[in-house]
Amino acid sequence: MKEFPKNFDYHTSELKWQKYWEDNKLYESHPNTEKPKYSVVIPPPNVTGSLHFGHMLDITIPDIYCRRKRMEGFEVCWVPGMDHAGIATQIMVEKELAKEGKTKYDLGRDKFNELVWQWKEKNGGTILNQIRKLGASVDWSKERFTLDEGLSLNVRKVFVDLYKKGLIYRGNRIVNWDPVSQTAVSDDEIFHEERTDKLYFIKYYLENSDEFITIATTRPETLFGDTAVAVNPNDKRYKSYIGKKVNLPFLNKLIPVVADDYVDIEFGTGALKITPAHDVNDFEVGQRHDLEAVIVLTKESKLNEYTGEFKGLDIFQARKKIIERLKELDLLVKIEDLTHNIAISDRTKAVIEPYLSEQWFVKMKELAGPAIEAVKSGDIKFYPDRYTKIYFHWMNNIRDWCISRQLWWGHQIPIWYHKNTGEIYCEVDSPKDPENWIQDEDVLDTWFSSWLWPLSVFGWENSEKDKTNEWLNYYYPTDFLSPGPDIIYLWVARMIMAGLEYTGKVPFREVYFHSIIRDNKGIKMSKTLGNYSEPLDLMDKYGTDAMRFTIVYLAPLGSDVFFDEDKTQIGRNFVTKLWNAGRFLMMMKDKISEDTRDIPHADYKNDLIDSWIESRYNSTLINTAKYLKEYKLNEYTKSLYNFVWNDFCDWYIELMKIKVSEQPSNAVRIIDGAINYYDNILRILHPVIPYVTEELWHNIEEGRDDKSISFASSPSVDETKIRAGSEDDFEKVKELVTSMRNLKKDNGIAPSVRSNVLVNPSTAEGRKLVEQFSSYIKKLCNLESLEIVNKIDDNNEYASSVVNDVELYLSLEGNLDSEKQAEKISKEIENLKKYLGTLDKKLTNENFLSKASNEVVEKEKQKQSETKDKLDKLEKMVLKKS
RNA sequence: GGGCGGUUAGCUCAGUUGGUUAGAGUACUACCUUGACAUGGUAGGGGUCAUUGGUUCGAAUCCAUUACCGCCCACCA
Repeated sequence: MKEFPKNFDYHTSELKWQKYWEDNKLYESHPNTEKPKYSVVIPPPNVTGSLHFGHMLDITIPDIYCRRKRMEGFEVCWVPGMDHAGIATQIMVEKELAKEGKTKYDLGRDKFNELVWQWKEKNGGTILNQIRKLGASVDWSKERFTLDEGLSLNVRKVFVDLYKKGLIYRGNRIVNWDPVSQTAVSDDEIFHEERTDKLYFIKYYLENSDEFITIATTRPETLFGDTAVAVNPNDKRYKSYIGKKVNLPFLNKLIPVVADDYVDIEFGTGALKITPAHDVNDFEVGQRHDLEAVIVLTKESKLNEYTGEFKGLDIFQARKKIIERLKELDLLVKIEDLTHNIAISDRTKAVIEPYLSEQWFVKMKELAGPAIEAVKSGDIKFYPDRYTKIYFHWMNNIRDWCISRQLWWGHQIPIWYHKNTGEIYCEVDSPKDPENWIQDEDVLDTWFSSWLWPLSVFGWENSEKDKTNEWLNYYYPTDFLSPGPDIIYLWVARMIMAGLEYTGKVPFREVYFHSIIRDNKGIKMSKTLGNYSEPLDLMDKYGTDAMRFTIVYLAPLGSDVFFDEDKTQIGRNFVTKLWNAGRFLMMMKDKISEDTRDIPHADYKNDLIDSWIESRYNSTLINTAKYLKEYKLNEYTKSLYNFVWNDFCDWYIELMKIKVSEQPSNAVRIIDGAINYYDNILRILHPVIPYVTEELWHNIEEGRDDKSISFASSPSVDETKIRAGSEDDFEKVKELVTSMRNLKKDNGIAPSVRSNVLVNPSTAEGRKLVEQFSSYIKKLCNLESLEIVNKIDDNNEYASSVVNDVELYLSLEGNLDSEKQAEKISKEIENLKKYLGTLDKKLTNENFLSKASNEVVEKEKQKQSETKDKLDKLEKMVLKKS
């Protein structure tokens, strides 16, 4: 026999199989027209990334589907890779530079980018090794990086193409300015947070007058950029001022009072200062009234030369000083508290500054049309379904996408300006006479490369060649995507748009938006709060399989997961249980082959135990397939957990132990049958716990050294083997055993005491079950004797109860606590009477009888007679005692 | 402000088109070291199914209402 260690050494096992799988290139895929394909792309993690709980689901979920499909005979291709993550990476390297007291400007663009590449080579791969540790069955030969040559070429091709189609344009617009990373970011890269700030009421005097308008603002420091005061045209208070001019504090500049519907009469004073260069809405008002936009802040969010004495102050210092000065000038009326939302940068957590600048945009409306249609028509399905609505809402109100970033790390925009003429050149390759041209300094949003990911990883080029690209033709569209819901707009929606624009085909068929993992109080896990353990630490402590199993077991479709470390025990214990069951079966097989060497094998006939486990097993297979299809992954793992633990280990193996000793001539056949089930169990479980199942699969049979369970076939279902009758009958046996154990326990008899029991079945079926399982019941309940009788002498030697149609009498050898017994039974009688009462009432209700279906009425009648029967039996028992 | 999802045992969740005395895991309690497993076994206690009203012979399930929680979108200076 092969050695079977007492414990599962996951540390060793994980390394061993990782190496084995990768060295043998098991998961490398090639177009194979003989087989159906299943292709998936990984949501490329940031090159700066380190494994967190979001990644765990990003990786584990597709791995489950890929491993499963592979075992079902599909040609599976799962592409890994990384995202260059413009802002995050650049900030990381800038920080390192800062330690040496340098800035990127000291190096210059080329040197700096060289340094980032060096950083990437040195530190950028950690996430990939963590993905390896997770057991991801990805095709490493296809690993891609969004700045790879091919992918970069695609980015330029698409930019040029969209530019020439008129879908990319340059505009002077208010954008979300991140003053920390000093770049524009898109609307999808900011979030809003509620904060309490001050609302300042400031007097703006009318030209040559003692009259003034009081405006309310939270941003007094931008008043230098005011080019109007706006009031609502219907506001009686200000009607007479419209068209007049007011004097801007500090600057002695006259600005007009304009009327605009945008102004809310109720808010503040009803008079609003308009700063077109530093507020989105003000910008729009400005355009309507043809106002000048004056920029008063620098890119670092400091006041610029336009602000005179305040120049160089940051906005908070400036605000303080301006208020002081306004007080001195008696221009400040009052200050109130105001709770409002402010925009924060996702990446740097800096407060976003609306900022007027030249940026590049993609017109989205046209691209959105087909992408909406693809989801509407069911070409792409979202799970859970409610994301469909969220998607439509966003797509129907889509806004242009700001794609330029004032960074150095990324794809530089393929636009060149002629030094003399200012002419614009937009091509994939740089101009032939580069000395006459200057390339646009900006780089593209990182998502401008990710939205092409499912195309570009398969070598798409947006050229004639695509027609003969067998990789693209075979693998695209992909089948499945499993992102977090937070990137539905940033990534998922945009991939759909790009895919349809460039191939006319959707990039994937089904999208499962996985749960977000929170801490046990429901708070989002965050580094700054430190409210979680690192998944890698937990994997180290409990094993990767345990971690994978737990997290999937806990993740229901469509809601968040509350996770804490203790819960990892669910997976750890399950893995241990599975391990021990296998070890036991192999020990047993060994022992049996020795013990029964000289015993001839008899013909074996299936019994109730066999047909029951067969039925349970096939039901489980059907359920797991169904749950996987519906993306109910927690149900999928739960049904496997229950089958393995409750049915297989608690009952089937326990019964088998007894059966082999009862039927030595069948012992070999029985243990082989059990091991066969176990082998199948390993194969169903492999997609979710790959390491331990691989290890066990090799342990339970010799000669598998050059094979892997990941290519063993997925067990097939035989629906004809599902028999409700067998399951019901077996359920009755279980109840018999449980009641018997209860009876002992309730009467204070230790499990170790071998009791004598009489049973009185009132039906032939009941009698048959007891006879058939008599020896099992005796063993499982530790009984000395189990005798079937027709009636009981009414001495007081027995504790009794009723289960189904069988009366149980436990001999107490004179130790009966009759009072306690009577109490117990009369309590049950009371319950049953109450229940019978409701049934009687129902069954005498004319309305019920006439309106409910026959089936339901029959069912109720059956319940009624069963309850009556049991009640009779119990009442007889009480009589006997008294 | 608009939209969506949720509320079932201490906790995490099931509950199929309305027809169980409402289930599981976990936690808790008791007993058990019985030759796979104490990361285990056997059993037990624990729920007015968030509120109020309606439809129905019958509601955890359908409808409406309220409350609370969560998410998304927009954003008022």
